[in-house]
Amino acid sequence: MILSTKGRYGLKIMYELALNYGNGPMPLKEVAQRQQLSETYLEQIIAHLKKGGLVTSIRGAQGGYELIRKPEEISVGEIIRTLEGPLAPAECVLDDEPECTKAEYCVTRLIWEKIMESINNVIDSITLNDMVDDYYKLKQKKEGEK
Amino acid sequence: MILSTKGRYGLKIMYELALNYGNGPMPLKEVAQRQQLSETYLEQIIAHLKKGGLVTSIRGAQGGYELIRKPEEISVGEIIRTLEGPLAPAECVLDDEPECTKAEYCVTRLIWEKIMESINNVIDSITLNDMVDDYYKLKQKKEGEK
DNA sequence: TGAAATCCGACTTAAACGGTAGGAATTAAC
DNA sequence: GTTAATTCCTACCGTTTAAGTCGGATTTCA
Repeated sequence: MILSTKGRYGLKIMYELALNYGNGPMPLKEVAQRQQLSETYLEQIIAHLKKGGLVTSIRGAQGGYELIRKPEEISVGEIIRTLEGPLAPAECVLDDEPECTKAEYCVTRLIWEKIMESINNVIDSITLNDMVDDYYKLKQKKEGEK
Repeated sequence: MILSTKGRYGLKIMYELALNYGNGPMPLKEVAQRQQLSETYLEQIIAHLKKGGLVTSIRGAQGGYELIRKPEEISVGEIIRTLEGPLAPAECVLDDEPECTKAEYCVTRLIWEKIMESINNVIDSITLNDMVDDYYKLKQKKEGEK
């Protein structure tokens, strides 16, 4: 049940853009360096984020990417679902799926629904701004330990 | 983030064994028929359940499988983790993983931890007996609609 | 002895994952 | 107007995993 790198790296991209929010466009190269990830691979991922309406891009030299909204208005859930699709533990709980008629009564479906609901609750309640806050808290804590 | 068939079918197997609990061993063939799944494939899955100490088997004619404990003493979480391993959305939150040092501070990790915790909360709070109860409720409801 | 079961391991096919590579288009700065 | 930095686009590629199938050995009840 591990999330693919698309979702994981994508969230990291968005987090870096959130840290940089307000300072103009950030080139993907910088994101890749800060997170130690392949730039060419991140290109593919950020294309989805752009298509999904979460970032804008400025082409050419001094260009880069920017969040399309304020960090407090973008939830982790929005990001992950944009990249991974709905986070269902089984296909049968997706909206467009017909009810499964294979078994007499599909009781496992109730389980998948509960799991999905609880995942969505978590990720929809966290925004990029919360992550930025966490960053500063961690930083402060670590510097206090010196 | 979809669970593999190992976990999904495995839970269905366990649920059928729970429905049958107290009536002696249930042959896998019957499970496969009731759930409309491939018997030979289920063989592989139930081998893991046996190895994981969740079912016992009786070989030979009139043999089959049985839950090793009462349905109310087996949680869905136990079953799924036996088949799928820990349900982490990223490897870095597993116990044996070292803390990632790639980025300055790993803030996404906090997200994965929260997701994992919430999934575990859900699946650990449901037992096979709850599923059996759901079955009878669904059945009653459906018959009432006639 | 035969039928019904579990048990075991090898094989297979297709898709997904996690990238790499090459180049075209755009734009700011000099 | 050239150059360097950047986004954009699409094709390719090797490895792993998923989801089974298959054939047969073994056990046991009737």
